[in-house]
Amino acid sequence: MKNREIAELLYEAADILEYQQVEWKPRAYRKAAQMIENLGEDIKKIYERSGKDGLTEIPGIGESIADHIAEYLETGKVEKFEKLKGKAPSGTAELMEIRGIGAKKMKKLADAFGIMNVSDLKEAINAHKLRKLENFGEKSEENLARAVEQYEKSHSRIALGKALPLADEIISALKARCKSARCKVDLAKIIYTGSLRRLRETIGDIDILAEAEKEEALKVMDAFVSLPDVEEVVLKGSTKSSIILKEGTAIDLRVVTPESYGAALQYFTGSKEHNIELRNIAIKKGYKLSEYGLYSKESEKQIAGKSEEEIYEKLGLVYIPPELRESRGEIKAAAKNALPKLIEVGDLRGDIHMHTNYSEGKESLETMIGEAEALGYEYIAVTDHSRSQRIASGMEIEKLKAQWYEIDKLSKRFKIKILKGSEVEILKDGSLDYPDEVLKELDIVVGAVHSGFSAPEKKMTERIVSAIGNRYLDILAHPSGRLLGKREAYAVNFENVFEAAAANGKVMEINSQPSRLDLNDELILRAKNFGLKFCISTDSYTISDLASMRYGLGQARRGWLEKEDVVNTYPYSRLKEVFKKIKH
DNA sequence: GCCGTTTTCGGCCCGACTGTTTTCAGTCG
Repeated sequence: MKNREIAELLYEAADILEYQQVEWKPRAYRKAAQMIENLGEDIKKIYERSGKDGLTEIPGIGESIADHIAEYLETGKVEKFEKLKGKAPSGTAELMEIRGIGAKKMKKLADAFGIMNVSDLKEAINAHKLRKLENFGEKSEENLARAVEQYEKSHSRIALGKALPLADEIISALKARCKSARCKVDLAKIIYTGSLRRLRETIGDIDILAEAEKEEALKVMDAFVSLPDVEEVVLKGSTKSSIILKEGTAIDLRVVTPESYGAALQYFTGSKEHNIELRNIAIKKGYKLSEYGLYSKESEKQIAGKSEEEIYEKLGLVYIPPELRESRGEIKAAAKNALPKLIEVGDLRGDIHMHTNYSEGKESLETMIGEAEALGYEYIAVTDHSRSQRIASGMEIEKLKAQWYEIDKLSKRFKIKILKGSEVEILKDGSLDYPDEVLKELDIVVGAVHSGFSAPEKKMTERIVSAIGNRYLDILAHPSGRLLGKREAYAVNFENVFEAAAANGKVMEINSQPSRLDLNDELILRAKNFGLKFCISTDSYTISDLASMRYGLGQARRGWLEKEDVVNTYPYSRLKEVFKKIKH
């Protein structure tokens, strides 16, 4: 899919134009890039179907950008952008990532010292050149030195699975400090906001919000900057402070008064694009929206601000859950009261992808079943690896049958329903790793690709589509194969995969492992357009993995899924019916 | 460069913090 490539191209052009001090155009380019990233459909398909007119129908894309996109799709490059490239430092993108450097300073540095990238910048800092520059001083040089260090340490985003527990930990430490320092704050209102609250798969930094009267705010800030493991206090004020932890994560804290708490929560939760849309609606209605509240433009009186709900309401919108706030059409839907009723954690009745020590899991069958029952599930599926997955102790048929025997025995002791399943390798030729007579005895067949990741797109697509054609396959596990921050998704044509899956009634997995989150939100949205059903599974190896359901659920919500879209919300009898139907 | 039940031209989100300034520009989110 070309969406990502084209968005990158536009972001790059925006950086260069901003460097050239061109006004407004960078914003227009970034907005267009953002829309393309969140399109949920292959832009190439749109262009092939409806030409340039199809492109200009996308909000933020007009005549000119549509031309550029068309040119890129036809020729593989954009002449105008090629010419732009020589007009800014080669390392523009990385320099922009240094905290404290924007377009203006970058230009100054390039003009004065020929600084083209981060390593040039580092040299200049070490030679103490910067402090001689107008409007720079010793302090700004020191700050940039630290910013470069920070960039080198960790300029990548943190996985949700790491950020969420870390945020929980920081917040409880902050609460404890506030309590012992007798700060007058409502502890229940210290919560995380930002992309973390939207449950994005990766987080740039952790944003925390607290509520306190003005005179108490500094006390909260003091508690915050004196937390253990603080490496650096980046800034500290009465409403906003910023720290960096020793392990490299940046954390912001904002403190607002009670009458602004809802507005601040709304504002800091973002996304930025969602907020800009909201503010424009506010302006049209004669209001002004900021992190302090919704105000009448004329009387400057506050109209809303205590809660998020009243802000959305006064703007003529139903409440929009944080996971949807990505400027993907949620505001239009909210205006028409047409938002999906998102799936909730209580809707899930079972976990249908997990491992035991029969293959590479760490716990016994009995332990996993016991824990799942303790979690209140109605059913689970045990899905150990099939025989070809040697590296993961894949099971020969005899061992699989021994597991069935044990499941039958345990079924008498536990109330929870236990489905006999397997995570069956989809072999290179698209066939499955057990013969049909074994597969047909299984309650659930979860098909997965674990090898040959670098195959060309056509080959991988054929492999998966062919497996989907097997009547005994029920679920396609971690369909893109990506490992967050480690391995890119394999090349595969998802249009073909989703089409085949829809035609054969197969279920798409949303794998909840923090390092997978696969399908991701964008692919979920696309798959839903094909009318597909999903399951949210943990792919657990230990009992503590069973709790990672929250991450997969988050992605499902970000993908606009409702209870009905997800088969493991169905009661046991209906679930069995779904998989039976697939086979006959 | 985009967009329009205020506009086809003239707008384009809004406020905090910092550093180097004597009143503000740059950056960030």
